[in-house]
Amino acid sequence: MVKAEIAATLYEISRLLELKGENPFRCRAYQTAAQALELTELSLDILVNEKRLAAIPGIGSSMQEKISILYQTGELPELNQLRSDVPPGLLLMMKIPGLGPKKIKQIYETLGISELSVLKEACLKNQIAVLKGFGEKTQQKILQGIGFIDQIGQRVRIDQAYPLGLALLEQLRQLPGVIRSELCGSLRRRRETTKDIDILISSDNPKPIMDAFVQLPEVHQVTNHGETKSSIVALLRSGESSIFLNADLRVVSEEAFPFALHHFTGSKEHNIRMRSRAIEMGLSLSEYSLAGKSKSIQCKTETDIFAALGLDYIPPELREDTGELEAAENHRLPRLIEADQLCGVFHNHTTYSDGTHSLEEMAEAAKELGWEYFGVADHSQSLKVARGLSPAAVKKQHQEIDLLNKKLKGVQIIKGIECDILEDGSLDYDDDLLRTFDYVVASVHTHFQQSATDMTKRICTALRHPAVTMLGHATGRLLLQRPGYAVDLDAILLAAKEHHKMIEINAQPLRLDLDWRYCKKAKMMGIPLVINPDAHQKSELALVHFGIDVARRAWLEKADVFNTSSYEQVMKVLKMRKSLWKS
DNA sequence: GCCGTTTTCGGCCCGACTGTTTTCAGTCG
Repeated sequence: MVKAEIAATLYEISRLLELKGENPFRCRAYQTAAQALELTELSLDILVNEKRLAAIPGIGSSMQEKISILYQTGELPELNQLRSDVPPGLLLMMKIPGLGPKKIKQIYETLGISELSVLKEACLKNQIAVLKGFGEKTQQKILQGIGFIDQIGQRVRIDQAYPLGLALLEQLRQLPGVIRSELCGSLRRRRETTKDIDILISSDNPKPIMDAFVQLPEVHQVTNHGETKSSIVALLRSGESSIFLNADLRVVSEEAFPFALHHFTGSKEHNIRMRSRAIEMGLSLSEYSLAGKSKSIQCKTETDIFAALGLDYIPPELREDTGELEAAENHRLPRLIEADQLCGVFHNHTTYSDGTHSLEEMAEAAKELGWEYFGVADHSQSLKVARGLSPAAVKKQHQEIDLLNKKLKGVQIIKGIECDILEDGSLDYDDDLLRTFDYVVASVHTHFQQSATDMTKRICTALRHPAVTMLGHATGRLLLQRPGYAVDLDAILLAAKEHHKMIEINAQPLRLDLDWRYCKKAKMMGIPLVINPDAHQKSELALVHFGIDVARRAWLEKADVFNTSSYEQVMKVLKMRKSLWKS
């Protein structure tokens, strides 16, 4: 087993122990060990062979033993025992918001329910509300939760699906007879979630490629094994859970490759528009060719296909039928932002609040990514769970930043704060303290259950405050886990426009918030966007790539994104904003 | 299960919130 698989296994043990009602601290020990394992940079081989695992904080002698066994054998007897003790349906119930191990255990032990569908029935029959400690509202919440799980179906986040897709693709690329190969579908369009992996290959000899595909190590189940198309279910052990994801491989001739690439990249809506356009021009576009009445038009690349239809090349991210054909026809497609145009980031955490790396470590890591500045925005005082900064801690951090900025070469730290928007829309510090920051990221972390009216009012109130520079994760959504809080985003955009605020694209793949659809609206309204990794450790700075994907899907160009500006430009803007507040 | 200048037992992050109770358990972050 590799590190990530072992970590996933430890998380699973923790969950199973929780469901059995084990000592919560023992359960947490497995989580701590899993995290420690994920974080360590040393190779597992060395750690196991030299018995150095127990030297890692959070891993003791017992964990060292278990991890070593998992590493060497891929199995753990006690895990098998746990799995047979706890029905798998209970793990799924853990995904229902508001349901934790205790309540699930109670439902299981009193009613014998271990399947979501049965739980749903029980709710509808009012069997849950009458349980001790439960009630009408809890029952209602469980029903809603089951609805949400049904609704998200089997989709998987891009940060989980993309590496798996790449891993499959890389292995296939090695095979003899493969001419061209690409990931297609929503992964190529960089959608935030995906329901399957589409791989396209051109070759004159498909059979051995198909045979190799269904035998890849990631394959959990083969659902289709044909000459031109095969489908598998891939097993992805990622973070806290095992995820199953369908993957399709299609092998076509080299001549058909560009057409198939375009077709399987989609979106369906984009393809429909492209085909009708071809028909209007007396042509016929399919996944194999672009044909006229007498003969077909030769195309070697997608660019050739677009050109044959009188269009500029449309990047995959834009293929959603949201006006890209019209823009391509009139040579008005945006020059999309590129990752290397970022000069720094503004929303990050350090050991001052809930980050795992120090100010200096984070700034150095930012420098290694080629950035000129690192904006620190730790949590503000009321967010106790994340060790929000007291005014004294803010002062201390600012002193350290001043010292570091003298010492650091090639990167500068900018003083920011992720300031909580309190229940009534006021900010979490007084104005005197707020004036000491170069910028303020205002975010909602509490009272998610407010009505849309109240939440909208709350955020608009915060946006009116002159200290606020940008709005952090605008909806609080956690992809496939929790919908955003109820809020009128159009009203928020209007308020941002009116008060000259920026809006963050939170690049955490779990958030990707603001959603690209609204980013596009924001751009049209002239609201600057900021791509932020919301990094809690060094490695998370690189998450900006997912934010770049969102920005590209939103048609954003370099000029639309504030952190493509140099350090000098950024400081000039921030200073000007502050001077306007003071006057 | 981990950890230790209070060192092999007895804590471990804990306050806010919700929905259930009538003082609190469970969940969340």
